[in-house]
Amino acid sequence: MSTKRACDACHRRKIRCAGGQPCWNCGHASLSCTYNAIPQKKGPKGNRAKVISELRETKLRDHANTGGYVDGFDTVTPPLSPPSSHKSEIIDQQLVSRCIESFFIHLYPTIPIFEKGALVNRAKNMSTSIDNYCLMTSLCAFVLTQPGHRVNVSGFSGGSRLTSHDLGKATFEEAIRIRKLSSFIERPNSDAVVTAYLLFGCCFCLDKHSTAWFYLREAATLAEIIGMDEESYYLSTDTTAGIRERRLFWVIFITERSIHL
DNA sequence: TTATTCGGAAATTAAAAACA
DNA sequence: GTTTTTAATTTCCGAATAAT
Repeated sequence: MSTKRACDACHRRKIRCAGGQPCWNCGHASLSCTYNAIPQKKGPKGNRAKVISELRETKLRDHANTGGYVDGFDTVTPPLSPPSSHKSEIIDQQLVSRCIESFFIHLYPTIPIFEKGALVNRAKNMSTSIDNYCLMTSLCAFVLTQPGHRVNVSGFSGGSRLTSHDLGKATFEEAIRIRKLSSFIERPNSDAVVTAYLLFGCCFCLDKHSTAWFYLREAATLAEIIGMDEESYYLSTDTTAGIRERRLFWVIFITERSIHL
C-alpha cells in the first residue's frame, strides 16, 4: 500500500512518505515539506504496443534475412530518458495571484481571453497538472515581461533580488521548459493555443522577434488544427468558455494580420 | 550504530487495442 | 459500450555507503 502522493523531499530521497503537512520524514529531518512537483502524465503516449510491434518487426526482418533479403533499415531506436518532473522554485501561488490580478487590471481590456473565476480555479490546481502549470507560468511570464506593467515581486525566487523583468525572463524559460513536457502537438487543445499566444507576447516584449513570430504562427496553426475557425467547434463548449475561445481566436487572427515583426 | 543515498522492483495509472 | 493489454510514471524497499 503506497501513499497517494509523496512530498517533494521524500520523492527526492526515495523514501516512504506518510503524507500530511509536514509529513513525518520532513518533520523529523526539519525540512520544509512541499508538494510542488508536477506529476507527469502516466501511460503510453502516441503509438503504443511498441514492444510487440518491434518484436514483430524483428521477426519479419529475421524472416527476410533467412530468405536472403535485407531491407537496410533499423527502425528500433532507444527510448528517450524521461525529462525531469521537478518544478523550479520560480513560480508560487502568490506570484500567480498577483499576475492574474495585474492581468485583469491592465491587460484584460485589450486581451479579453480569460474568465477570472476559471483562471483562479486553475491557479489553485496548478500543481496537479502540467497543462495548468504551463498555463500559469506562461501567463505570469506574459504579465511580467510587459513593459510598464508592474507586479510586486519582492519576496519571490528564494529571496533573490530580481526585477519584474528578470523574473519575467526566468518564468518565460520555465514556461518553455514545462511546455515541452506536454503532448500538445499530438493532442492540441485550446490551452496549447493560449500558451503559444502568451509566449508570443513574451518574445515580442523580450525583443525576440523571430521567435515571437514563430509562436504566433504556432498559435494560429494550433487554433486551425482544433477547428477554432469552424462554427461547429463552439457548439461543444459551454457559453462562457465559447465566448472566451472565440475572442482568443480573433485576437490571434487580428494580431497575426496586423503585426509586422 | 544510525542516517542518508540511490538502483531498480513493484505498484499505479492511463491510453490504445481487443472484445462483446 | 467494457475489458484487456501495454507502456508510461511514481513509490519506496533494501543494499550500499557515509556520518557520528
